[in-house]
Amino acid sequence: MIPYVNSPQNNTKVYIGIVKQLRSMIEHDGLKPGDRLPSERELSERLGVGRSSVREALRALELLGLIETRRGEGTFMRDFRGHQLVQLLSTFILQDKKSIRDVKETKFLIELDCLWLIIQKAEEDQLLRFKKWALEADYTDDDFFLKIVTLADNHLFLRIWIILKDYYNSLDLERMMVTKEQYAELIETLISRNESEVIRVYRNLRNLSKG
Amino acid sequence: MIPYVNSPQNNTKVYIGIVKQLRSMIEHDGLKPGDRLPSERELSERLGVGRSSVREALRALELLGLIETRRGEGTFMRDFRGHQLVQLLSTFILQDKKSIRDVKETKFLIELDCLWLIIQKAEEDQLLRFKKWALEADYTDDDFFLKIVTLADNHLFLRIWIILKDYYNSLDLERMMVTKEQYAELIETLISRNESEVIRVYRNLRNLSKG
DNA sequence: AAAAATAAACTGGTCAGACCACTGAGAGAA
DNA sequence: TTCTCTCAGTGGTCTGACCAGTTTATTTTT
Repeated sequence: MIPYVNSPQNNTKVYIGIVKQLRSMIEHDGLKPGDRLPSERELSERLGVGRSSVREALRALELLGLIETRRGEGTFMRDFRGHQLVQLLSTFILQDKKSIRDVKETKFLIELDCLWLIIQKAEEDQLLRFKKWALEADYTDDDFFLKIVTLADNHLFLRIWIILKDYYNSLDLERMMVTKEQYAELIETLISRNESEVIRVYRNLRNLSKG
Repeated sequence: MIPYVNSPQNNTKVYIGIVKQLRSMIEHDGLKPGDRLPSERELSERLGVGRSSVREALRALELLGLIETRRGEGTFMRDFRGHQLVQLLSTFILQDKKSIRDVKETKFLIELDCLWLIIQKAEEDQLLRFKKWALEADYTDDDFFLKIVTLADNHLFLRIWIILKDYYNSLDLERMMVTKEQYAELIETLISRNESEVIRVYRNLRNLSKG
């Protein structure tokens, strides 16, 4: 297929090239979670690189949680959702105050963005179904806002939010209590498409002062 | 120091053990960004494992953005405050649902978030310096908003925005013309800390209809 | 013929050793 | 002192070997 990992005078490391090749290979062949990747030896041959380089690439992807390897069987695509690395990173990253503040700030603002998007785009019946669920079901704050972010119908925000959520949870901050009434109130403001009210209710729910 | 990477009948892979060893090594020695780690050969010897295994661990950490390697020099701790993770996942995420609409939407909303953050946090003189620059210098839209996002003082947003910007540019959409006056007007509203005006001017600048 | 045991052919996991390309410090020359 | 230049050290890569599992094919036994 693609014989070269790197162009002739490319300085980038081989294993980086392999990661890229793998990515396009995954895309090209439409590999889905559970599917098997070519063996290390086959990749090594097909890409014209040493097996050790292939392994460096695979190990990196494995640590990221993107693939899974089973001795004697092979390497498989994995259903990844960012979990792996968040846990890993949190053990490494210095938990300096600014980082934590950035994570909180970003998560909150993206949630607010999603609320805004919902006001703009969501269908009436979607919101009504959401409301019904919120009143009846049992859920955590993450559950609730996952639905919010999903309703916002923006894949990018969804991905980013999930990562932030995981990281946020790993910080082990004090949880604020949110009552079912508050959630319901938020949904009401969404249904009424009242921008400023949404902001007010959300800030209140998150215990954020005006500023 | 610690001679064993894995306990005798531990099934976990060597490179995983090395990652853990490295972590405690970093913690124990109080290594900070910029500091050098032991060489691959030394680690190999100290931990009693093959160099290739050491490399698999290091490559994984490198892809995560936790360390940085320079040929001929060594391996160094990195300033990973901005969390490489977003960058990383983006290469996999952005391709899986290349929704152009999502990219635009996300970029714009994050820019708005940053404007809001500036209103909340930025110092007066920072804004005045920014204004001076905006009136005198030559710049592209990306230049201008890079400054915006930087002023917002949120590393996470900065990272995400840069990725989005690059991706956005690669989409090759029609560029909208923005006059220097519009940029200046935006800064004025920032200085006056007028939230609703900022939103209005920004939307106008981006040619966004109300909704 | 069916079932069980065995063998072969794969797969990932690891190691050792060999080069290469590059950097930096120290030895030596100017 | 200052400038080369050499050389030891470092990461980057490849090869080949062996181990330890899994799967498939083959042979043997029932």
